[in-house]
This record gives sequence, C-alpha cells and structure tokens, in this order.
Amino acid sequence: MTEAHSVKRQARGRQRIADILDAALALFAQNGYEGTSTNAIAARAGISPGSLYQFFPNKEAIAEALSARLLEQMRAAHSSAFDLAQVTDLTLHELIDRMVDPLIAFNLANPGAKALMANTDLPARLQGAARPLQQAVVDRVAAIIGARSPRLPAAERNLAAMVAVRIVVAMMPPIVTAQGAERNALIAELKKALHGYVLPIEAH
Amino acid sequence: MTEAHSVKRQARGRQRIADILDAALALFAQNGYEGTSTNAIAARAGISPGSLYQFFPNKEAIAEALSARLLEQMRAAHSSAFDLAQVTDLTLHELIDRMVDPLIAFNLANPGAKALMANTDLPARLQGAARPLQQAVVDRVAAIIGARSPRLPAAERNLAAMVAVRIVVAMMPPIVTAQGAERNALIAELKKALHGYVLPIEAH
Amino acid sequence: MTEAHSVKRQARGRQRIADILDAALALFAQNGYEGTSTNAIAARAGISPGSLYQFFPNKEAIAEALSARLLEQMRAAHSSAFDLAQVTDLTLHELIDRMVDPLIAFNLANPGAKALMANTDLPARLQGAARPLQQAVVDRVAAIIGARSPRLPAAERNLAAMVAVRIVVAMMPPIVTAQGAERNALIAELKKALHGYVLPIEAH
Amino acid sequence: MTEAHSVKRQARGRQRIADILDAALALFAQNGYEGTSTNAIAARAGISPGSLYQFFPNKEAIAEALSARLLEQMRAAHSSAFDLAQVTDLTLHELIDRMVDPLIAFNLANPGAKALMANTDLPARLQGAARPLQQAVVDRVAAIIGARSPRLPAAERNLAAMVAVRIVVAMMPPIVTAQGAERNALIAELKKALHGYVLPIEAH
DNA sequence: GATGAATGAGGATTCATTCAT
DNA sequence: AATGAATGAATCCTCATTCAT
Repeated sequence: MTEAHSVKRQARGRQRIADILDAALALFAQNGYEGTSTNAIAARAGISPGSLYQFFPNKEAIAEALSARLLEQMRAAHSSAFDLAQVTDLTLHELIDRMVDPLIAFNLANPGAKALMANTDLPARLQGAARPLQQAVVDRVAAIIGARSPRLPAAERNLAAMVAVRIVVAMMPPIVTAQGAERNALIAELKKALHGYVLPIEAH
Repeated sequence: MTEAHSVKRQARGRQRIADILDAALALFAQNGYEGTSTNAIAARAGISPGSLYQFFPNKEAIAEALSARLLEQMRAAHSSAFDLAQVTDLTLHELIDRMVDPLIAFNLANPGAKALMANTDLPARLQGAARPLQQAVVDRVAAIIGARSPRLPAAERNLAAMVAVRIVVAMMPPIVTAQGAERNALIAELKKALHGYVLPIEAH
Repeated sequence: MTEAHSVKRQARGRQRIADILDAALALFAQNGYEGTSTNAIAARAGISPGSLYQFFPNKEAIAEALSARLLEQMRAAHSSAFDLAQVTDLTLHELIDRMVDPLIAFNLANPGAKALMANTDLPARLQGAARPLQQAVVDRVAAIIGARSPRLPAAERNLAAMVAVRIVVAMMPPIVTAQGAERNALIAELKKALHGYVLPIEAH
Repeated sequence: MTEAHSVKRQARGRQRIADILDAALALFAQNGYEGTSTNAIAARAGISPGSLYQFFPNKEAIAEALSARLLEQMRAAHSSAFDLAQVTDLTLHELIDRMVDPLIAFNLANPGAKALMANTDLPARLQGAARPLQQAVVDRVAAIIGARSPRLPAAERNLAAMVAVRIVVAMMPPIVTAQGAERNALIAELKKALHGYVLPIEAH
C-alpha cells in the first residue's frame, strides 16, 4: 500500500520533472535562458511556481538538468547508430552519415537543444553546465577517429574531434530552421565540409 | 557661431555614441546582452543613464548600432587586405590566409564581437540585428568565390560562402580564448578545414 | 478495544505535540519566530507538515502552546523550591537565592525560553501569548512579597514584583550566554540588584 | 548653478533617507524587523520600492542606519544633559535623574527605538548592528561610574554599567506604554532600583 | 543637452497552509 | 490519522525607462 503510494508518487515526480524540463527547453529555445522566467516555466509545465522549487532548488539547476537530459538522449541516439568495433570497416562517407544523421535527427526532435549546445547564451557562471553536452560528443568523435587512425597522436585526434563537432554545431541552426530541399542541401554541404576536413587527417 | 556650435555638438555627439558603444561592447562581451544593464553601460561610458537615452531609444538599439559598427570595421579591415581583382592570382592557401588572418585580428582586437557574431546570446527578437554582420562577410566571401570560380552557380557560391563563414565563426571563440602555440594550432586547424571544404568546390 | 485504541491514540497525540513543541523551542531559540518555518518544525519533529496542522491550527498556536508549556514547567520548578508559609523565615539573601536560582536553572535547561520571555521577538499580535508566562511569575513574586510585607499596599507590591521580575529577565540572556566564572559574576550582580531594590521596600 | 543643484539634491537625499528611516522605525516598532517589508517601508516613506534601493543596498542596511541614527540621537540627548567633569558633585539621586530622564525622553520621542535596543527581534546575523546602540550607553555610564568611584576596578565598573543599563532598558517598554501617574510611578520605581543597586557599589 | 533621482513592473524564491491519496 | 506534493501570495531586489531640474 505504502509501496504502491510511493511508486505512483515517484512516477508522478518523474513526470513533473519531465514536464518542467520540456517547458524549460521550449522557453529557453524561444527566449534564451535569461529571457525565461521560472514562473513561465512553471506555468507552461502546468504547475505552480512553488511546486517547481520542490524539484529544482533554483533556475540554474533546471538548465543543468536539461543539459544532462539532452546529453543522455544524444548519447543514446548516437550509440545506437553503430558501435566502435565496426567503425574501421566504413568508408569516410558512411562514417559521416552515421554520425551526422542521428545528430540532425536529434536536433530536429529537440529544437531547443541548440540553445544549450551553442552555449553562448548562458551566463558565464553556467556555461560549465552545458560543457559536458558538447564535450561528450567530442569525446565520442575522438574515440572514433582514434579507432580509425590509431597512429594519430592523441592531441591531434582531440583537436580534430573538437573542430569537427564545432562545424556540425555551427551548421545546426540553419539546418533546423530550413525545410525540405534547402535543408537537404545544407546537410549535404555540412557533410562535404566534414569530409574535406577529415580526409587529409585520416591520410596522415 | 551657431554652425560652429553645431559642428562641435555633433562631434561631441559622435564621441558620446562611440563611448557608449565601446562600453556596451566591453560589457556585452563580459556579461552577455541580458546580463548588461543600461545603467552599467552609461556608467562605463562616463555619462548618466538619462543621457544614454538621448542617443538610443532603448537597449536594443544599442545592440543594433554596435552590430552595425562592428560590421563597418570588419568590412574596412577586410577590404584593405586585398582587392577582388587580384583574387584569382592567389593560391587557395594564400587566399585563406588573407581572409582569415584579418578576421582573427579583428576578433582579437574586439573581444566582444563574438558576442554579437555568435548571436545565440541575444533574445530571438534581436537576432536579426546581428544578422547583417555575418551576412556582410558572407557576401564578400561569395564575391571572392565568384571571382575565382565564375562557372559556379550563384546558389552554390552563396551556400559555400555561408558554410565557410560559419566554420570561421565557430572556431573564433576557442581561438580568441587560447594563447600562443595553442592558438596557432587552432588557427592552423581552421585553415585546414576551410581548405578541405573549398578545394573540391573550386575544382568543380 | 476502541477505548484502548483511543487511549493509545491520545498518548501518541500528546507525544506528537511534545515533539512539535520541542522542535519549535529549539528552532525559535536558534532562528527566532519569524526565522523558523513550520516545515522546519515538522521536519525536526519527525513528522510531515500536514500532520503538524492536525495538532495546531497555525504557526501562532505553536508559539502559544509553547509559552503555556514553559509557564507550567516554570511554575512547577518554582513551587517545588519552597512554599509560601516558610517565606517569612528567610533572610532576604536566602529568599533571593531560592527564587533566582531555579529560574536560572530553568533558563539554562531551556535555552529557547528566553526567546519567549523576552518577548520582543514575536510579532506584536502575538506578544499577548507570552504575557502569561511572565505574569505568572510576577504573581508568584507578588504573593511572596505580600507574605513578607503584609502592610505593603497591593499596588506597590505588584509594582515591586513586576520590577523585580523585569530585572531578572533582563539579566537572563547574558547569564545564559556566559560560562563559568563570568556567569557566576553576572548572577551575583543580579542578586545584588534585587537586594538593593527590595531591601528598602521591605523596610517600608 | 551646478553647485546649487547638488546642494539641493543632497538636501533632498538626506530628507529621503530621514523619511525612510522614520518609516522603518515606525514599522519595525509595530511589526518587527521580519514583519516589515521593504515595499511597506517605501510606501510609508512616500517613495517607490526602487527609490529605496537608491539609498540603501538592502533591508539590513536600513536597520543598521537606523541603529546608527538612534545612537547618535541618544548620544546627543545624553551628553547635552551634563558633562563628566561635574559628575562628582552630584548626589546619587541627582545623577540618576540626569541620566534616566533624557533616556526616557528619548524613548518617548522615538517609540520605535526599543525595537532596536531590545535587540532580540533582529535575526542573529543582524544583532551586531544594534549592539553599538546599547554599548555606547554602557560605555558612557561606565565612564560616569569611573569618575565617581575611581578606585573601583574597571571590570566591576563595566559590569555595573551593563547591569544598570539593562535595568533601564528592561523598564522602558512599560514606561513608554503607560501614561500619566502610572508612568511616573514606573519611572520612580526604576530610579529606586538603580539607586538600590548603585549605592552599595559607590560605597565600595 | 545633461543629470541622476524616481518609477514600478517583473523576477527568483520562500513558506504557511491545504488536500488528494 | 498521516503524508508530502501542491499552492500562490508575498518577499526582496533589479533594471529599462522617464522626467523634473
């Protein structure tokens, strides 16, 4: 009985948190972090301002949790696409497809994500919170590059991963904004840029 | 007499505006657009809040004017570096050097510029204000590409210019932040990325 | 069966109330009345906020009940020390010892009591709640003075009792705060003050 | 011209500050520190909440400034009454009159003063702000005792001053509250208490 | 033209109290 | 009876903007 209670309660709690993060994601995407009030988040989440603070101690914590959630979702989206072992069997074109496509799909599904990925929005104090999101992707890309080019020094590998991710992130806003053929053209261009950058690196 | 007055007055007015924009640039760079109060801008410009509103109707207008000024400065920095006529005589490496180096110099000299170039900081309503800044650079790059590859369709030329500029902008924050050898490595990497992207385009 | 239930229930209820008042006493002493949240009281009492309101209709009622409990405890502490009949046989020094010492012991044992005795903390609306606490002591002191100086008019007797109690209360905070020799010096000083005040009154 | 401006401005500023402190004094006296909102202070002072913060950085600062102002007023009221040199020529009765009467006058004129003198109200963090108020009086009293009883060790002198002041402060609330004959009776009683306490001390 | 005091709506956060479970 | 999530009014404080001087 008590257990049933607590199970239901926890489920409701998780749902509340999800609602809050959904609301925050939408509002951050629209108005930025500073432009979004906690009361607005609460209202969009369908709860009272007081309730919001039962789940998050302050506004920053919402941004942090949102970052973490996006990170997790992105990791999931990514790792399901292919595993490190097979990475050496792919052509560079195939590799880029498998890496970029899920990222684009993720950003299309989470239009607010860019607000946190391109972390220029948040106050300096908070940018650390969004860092892991990008960094996680960078690490994964570095691992893939390492698997394919084992002789590449670690420093160069990490640098290349960072640059590649920055290129992807930089192209994300127009890709998300565009529609249909235009979007496809942008995606093709992004892939060309990655190919042109990575090909010489893989060739030593 | 009246003329002399008005001349001095206008000169002083221009100086005031410059002071305000300088102050805004420094503060936006440090605290972001939302994190910067108009009173703080006025204080740093050495004037009263009331005076600030004699030159700008509201906070947004300051960001817009700042964008415009940065644009103008960047255009100047750029066009002084080389002129379109000679552009076809350069190797791609030379071309990239002549385009990227002044941009980097400009961003190092104006550390706040990135706050407006990577426009994610501003509220959605305002991002249009920063658009011209990037767009002007894109146009110039498109012109250069057009001069070197006259058979490239306009659409592709513009797309390529946009992508190239986005890559440059994306790399600017770490470049500005880094120091010495690390910065040089980042610059080299940026140039490699541009080279890898543009080379196939120029080859048709 | 029902009776047994209700007996146990009432016992548990009393325990709950005692727990709540203990918690409130500790927290009021530490953070004052306004600085103490009902949720904090409930938490320290080991119950839920909802349960707290099953025993007290609101926060004020807790302060009132706490006052009443302290009063009762003080009365008990006092009357056990000596009884009115013997009061005439004591020297003034002895009398003061017998009155002051238990009061000090009580305050040392209940460090939060002073928050209610020196009632300046509570909102004006509430100060009436703490009145009885002091008034009860005043009445007892007045009775003692009356027993020793039967010819003293009632008005003067009550006035003297009030003044004496105020002097005691005024000295309580430093006495409770101090330690060892310093505390003893303060107690001695308090007794000197009382002696100096009461002696002329007893001499007519 | 500018000077005239600034003179007027400063005068207005001082008036504003005085108004704010008056408002705060009245409201603190009525509802205590925590029970008084900064908006309420602003409203009673006839200004906007924003204006209040042009003069005080936060609520605490208001309490501190109020303490300081009361202290200054009290010092003034006191030192005008008599000077240390003549203190030895007075009888104890005269001395007590000259010390107590201005204090009572001061408290009657500033009914809110007691809220800060009996510092139990303020949050622990703030009590230091009110300390100087009492301490200044204690110091002055100690100096007077020292002048009259030069052989009394400093420690005893300070202790006696502290006790005397506590007795005065303890009697202030009923004195301020009472009226006419009742008030006079209370004042007489306070003086008797002081006399009874100090006389043996002066006699060694 | 310049000043800076004044404004007041709005934002993050707390907390006494209620109520569905 | 008990729980603790939910409420929402109220708090302190900020800041874009105005206006009397």
